[in-house]
Amino acid sequence: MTEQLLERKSREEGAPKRGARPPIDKFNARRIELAEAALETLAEIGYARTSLREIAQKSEFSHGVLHYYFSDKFDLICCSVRYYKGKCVTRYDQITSTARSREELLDGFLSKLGETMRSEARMHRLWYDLRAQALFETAFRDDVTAIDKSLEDMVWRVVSRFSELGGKTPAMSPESLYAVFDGLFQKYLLRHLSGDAQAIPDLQAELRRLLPMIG
Amino acid sequence: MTEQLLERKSREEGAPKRGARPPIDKFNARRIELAEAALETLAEIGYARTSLREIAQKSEFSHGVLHYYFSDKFDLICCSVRYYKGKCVTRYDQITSTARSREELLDGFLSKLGETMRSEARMHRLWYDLRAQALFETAFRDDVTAIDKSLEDMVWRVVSRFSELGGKTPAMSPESLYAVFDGLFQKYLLRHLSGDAQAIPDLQAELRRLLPMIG
DNA sequence: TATATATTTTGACAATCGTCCAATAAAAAT
DNA sequence: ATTTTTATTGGACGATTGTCAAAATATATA
Repeated sequence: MTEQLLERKSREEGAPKRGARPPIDKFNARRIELAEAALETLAEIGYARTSLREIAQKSEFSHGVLHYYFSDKFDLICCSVRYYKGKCVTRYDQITSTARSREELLDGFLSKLGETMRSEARMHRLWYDLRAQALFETAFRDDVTAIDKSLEDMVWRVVSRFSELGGKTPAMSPESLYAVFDGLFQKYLLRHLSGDAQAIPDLQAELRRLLPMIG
Repeated sequence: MTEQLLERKSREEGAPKRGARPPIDKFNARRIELAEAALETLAEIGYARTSLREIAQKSEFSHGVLHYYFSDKFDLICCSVRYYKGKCVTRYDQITSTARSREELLDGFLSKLGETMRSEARMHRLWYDLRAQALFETAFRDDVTAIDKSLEDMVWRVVSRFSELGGKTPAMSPESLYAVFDGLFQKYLLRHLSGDAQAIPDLQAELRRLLPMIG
């Protein structure tokens, strides 16, 4: 399923022409494996300090293999970013579609939100890091913009459903709604990573106050 | 005036004991000069690619001098971050205190906002970069948190004054307010840097719609 | 002016970086 | 079983990194 998230650009040029038949996507499977190691590294030490050798060390291969599956470091990281996208955007869809009241949706959403920040804080800071890199590196911009849009849509599905359950309609535009969620999440993520045990409950309390006002 | 923004930690240990008398702060003045070169470099190529030699090249000194004024690379960048703070937080105070109507405040604020994004886009992306680095580097967290708070206060001064001029009070908490401004600004900054000429007017239009609803 | 101190330059260092390549191993094809 | 192709290794390269110290210069003190 996840294979679809990875492009096959690297086959066009330079990469080995593979027999078109049997393990047609063993190649892509390994690309994913290496992309996952790259994500792990990026989430742990950040973009600035991530090197190819560090990535290889997180995988079960040596550093030389990276240039067999990717044309360069950039290709690898872009591939990782695209792969990352699929792991985020459907996080709250289950709750959104099953909740039968505003309270149930709100509780489920906040619960999932807190759980996510607690268990995947490193992946989240990776996202903010990559988005900042896109402000400098042209090659990241399209992917980052696309992911941002996906997240905006995700927030919109939650909030508009929340409004719907109250017979209302959201009081803010989709982009402003995403902006406030994203901004709050980033702020409390920093507090959480700084060891503040109150960060997650405080974020949940803030959103519990906020949501009824805007949806 | 700006000298106050720089600490003198580096004098404590390792740094040369200077005659306590005449050019008591020629030392700090040079620190500022180098911190400005560092900011220039960070804004241009980002944290990940910023090296001490690049910074020195932006100044009128050679790379070796950096270790005369700073204990290490970290000390230099932290110093730059603190210095950066002073250049941001009073940007809208003039407008806030002189505007005599909601329309005047709104127009002035949006105008200044657009002008800022147009002329200082590089400095703004530097901020988002550094804030992301704080998610990984402990040493940045206190400074980043303090700057974030200053920006939150700044936004609050604008919005609460806007409400006041309408005989109202803001409909959102200071942190949520800042979150939505910050999130929108970051999003449109990326669009602006990507060459989208509509980014700034679109941001202004979005805020013009948003502000009357929340203040 | 002579001496001492403060500042700056320059070059070196060990480490690490992305990249590439010859070799080797594994797998597939014949 | 043999050949051909695919996959992986590990070392080498040139460039760049942060750091440091000796040498050279500038400035202040006597």
